[in-house]
Amino acid sequence: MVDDRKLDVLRAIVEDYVATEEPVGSKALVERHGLGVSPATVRNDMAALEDEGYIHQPHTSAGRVPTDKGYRLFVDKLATLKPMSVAERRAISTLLDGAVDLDDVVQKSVRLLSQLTRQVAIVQYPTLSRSTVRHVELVALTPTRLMVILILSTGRVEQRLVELDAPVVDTDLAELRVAVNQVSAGVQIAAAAAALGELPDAVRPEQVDSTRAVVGVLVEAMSDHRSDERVAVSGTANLARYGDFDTAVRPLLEALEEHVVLLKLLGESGVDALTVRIGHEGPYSELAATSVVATGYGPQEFHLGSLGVVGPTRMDYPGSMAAVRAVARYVSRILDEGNQ
Amino acid sequence: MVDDRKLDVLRAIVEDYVATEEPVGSKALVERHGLGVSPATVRNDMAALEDEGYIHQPHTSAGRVPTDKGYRLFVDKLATLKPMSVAERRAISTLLDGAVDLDDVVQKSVRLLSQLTRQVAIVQYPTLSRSTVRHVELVALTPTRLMVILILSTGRVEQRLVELDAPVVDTDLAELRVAVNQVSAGVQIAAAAAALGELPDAVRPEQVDSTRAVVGVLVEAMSDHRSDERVAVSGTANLARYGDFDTAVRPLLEALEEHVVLLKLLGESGVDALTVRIGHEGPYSELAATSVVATGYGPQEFHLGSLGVVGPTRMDYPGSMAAVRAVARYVSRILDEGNQ
DNA sequence: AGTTGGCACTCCGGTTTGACGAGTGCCAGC
DNA sequence: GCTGGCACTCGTCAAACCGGAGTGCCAACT
Repeated sequence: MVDDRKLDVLRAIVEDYVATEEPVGSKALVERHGLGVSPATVRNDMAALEDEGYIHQPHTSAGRVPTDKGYRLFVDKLATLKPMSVAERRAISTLLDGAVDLDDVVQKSVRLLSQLTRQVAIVQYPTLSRSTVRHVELVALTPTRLMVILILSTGRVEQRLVELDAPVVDTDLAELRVAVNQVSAGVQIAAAAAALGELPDAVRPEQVDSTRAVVGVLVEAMSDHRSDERVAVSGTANLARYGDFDTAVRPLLEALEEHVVLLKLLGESGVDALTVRIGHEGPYSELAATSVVATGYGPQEFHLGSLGVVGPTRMDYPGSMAAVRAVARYVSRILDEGNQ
Repeated sequence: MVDDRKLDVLRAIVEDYVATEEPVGSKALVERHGLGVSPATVRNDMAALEDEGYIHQPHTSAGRVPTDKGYRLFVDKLATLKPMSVAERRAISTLLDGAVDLDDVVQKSVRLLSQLTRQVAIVQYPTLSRSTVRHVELVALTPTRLMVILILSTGRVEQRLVELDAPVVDTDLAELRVAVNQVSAGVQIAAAAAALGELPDAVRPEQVDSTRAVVGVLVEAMSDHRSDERVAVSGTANLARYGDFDTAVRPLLEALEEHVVLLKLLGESGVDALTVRIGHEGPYSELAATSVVATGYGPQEFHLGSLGVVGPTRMDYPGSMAAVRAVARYVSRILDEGNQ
């Protein structure tokens, strides 16, 4: 059970299987890794590992393949993060430093992550619900049509159009702008929405209608968790490398269309805490052949969203974990800077 | 050549092949469509059609398959748009009427289009280059940090952060805001960018630095054609229904990652003008097995972007064409309304 | 002239068969 | 507890095989 060599054998099996995609036999094993023992010995270990459920043979007289449990032991005990190369680090920082706004950061990271890991990468847009209001701007496009712009601390900007029943003059608009910002600027959006709800009661009677309209869309925009569900996906072409289409590619392609599913897959791991979900450990039985490596990101331990990669259970865990962590750290840093 | 029955035979072949995905033989043809002649007669016609290059047999003693040229004739002469059902029309209008902003319109349409056609749908975001500036807003987040918000006639909103060397007071900021809007509001962005470039020369000396900074990011945002390249994609899961993975699915998956490629695929068809590009007619030889049905959209013949579907050459052209046209019309209408 | 039934031919696709070899489990000996 | 040897299992690959769908052509019919 706590036999060092058996663990070595398991590690060798995982590594070889990931590299070759083929069941690995005892002979090939001792050749490719300097195990210093004979194939027969390895076979005994393999038999034991199989009894304990770490590996499995597709059929008699085939090599062995790691089970989900085997991968689990591998990532928990056996794997060390594969350090990023200098070139990779530099690629990450130059690419992300060049991002001009929030959307750009997200889109560039997801692309980067898929290229680094050669897997399908997923990045959740920073969630709205935990951010604070930075500023609200009102712009009169016509006398009866306002554009309401909501700027959040994460850098996200929401805009909405409001139609008014009666025209509003500039001074009233300025007054309204001040009032709205007074109750909401710097406040978490849930609290801001509540405070704004009271606002129509506090303004001059002739302002009530326009205030009500503006507050209406603001509250709606703040409680609109639609953008919480936004995710960016990249690297679907990497699915082409998967072997089995029907059991692996198709269900995943379908999942990728459903953003809600993706969010559930990513989970809610803390900032800087890597989550690895292997095969059946995940929430969807159709995705029993796929694993997820994910982590949270956000400035200073403040969880704003998650990002990660999904791929076949047979994937390069050490490499993926390192890439996911590296990208998450950079993204966190960028968000922190942009936010002073 | 202008033989009615031969054309009937071609149409029957296309329809059957699209439905069954299998080469269609003379016997099955007369059974499934009431052609009123014997298989032997049909065979003669098929031989002629093959001589003229409209159909092709994969190998001796297989049925016939339409060539790209055959599909071309089919869509040009033989196909009538499959009218949308009432339910479909209603689905389109209720879904799109519920969209809250531009991004929402694009995302909902692309999804809708992929569901209607069961193909991969692509929608280009409205291009920036042909729109006019509606308003520029400046918001002081701190005394030395401005958020510059650019609102365009299409409803697109771009935001940029500016760091100033020296703090700016509110009255100066208001002045600057007025000046910027005076030269740019209502003007096409190319012209607006040019006009803004002159602005720093026209302001009071102590305003030059801040003006220069603001104008800098505005001009950059206006000439940034990055957002011209933005496209939304949906329905990749439908690729799973494709037969051949390597020749059809993989190249397409790769193309879908490259937005530039997608834009080229969509092409630049005029508003309300359906473009059908069949197999090798397209610009990429790797995509010789896929067809594109696309059209432009925009209010009142004003081309703002393109949308369409891509799929195997063997696709339901009448249905796809009808869906693409219907969605494009609704999107155009919505953009028109939101823009008064 | 155009259409039809008949017929011989081609060739694909699925299935069967058999040889091969990789890999195993077990055992006896070191 | 490790190792070499050995008999055995079973999947994979290739060749061989066969059935059937579909064709082209031709002679006869309308």
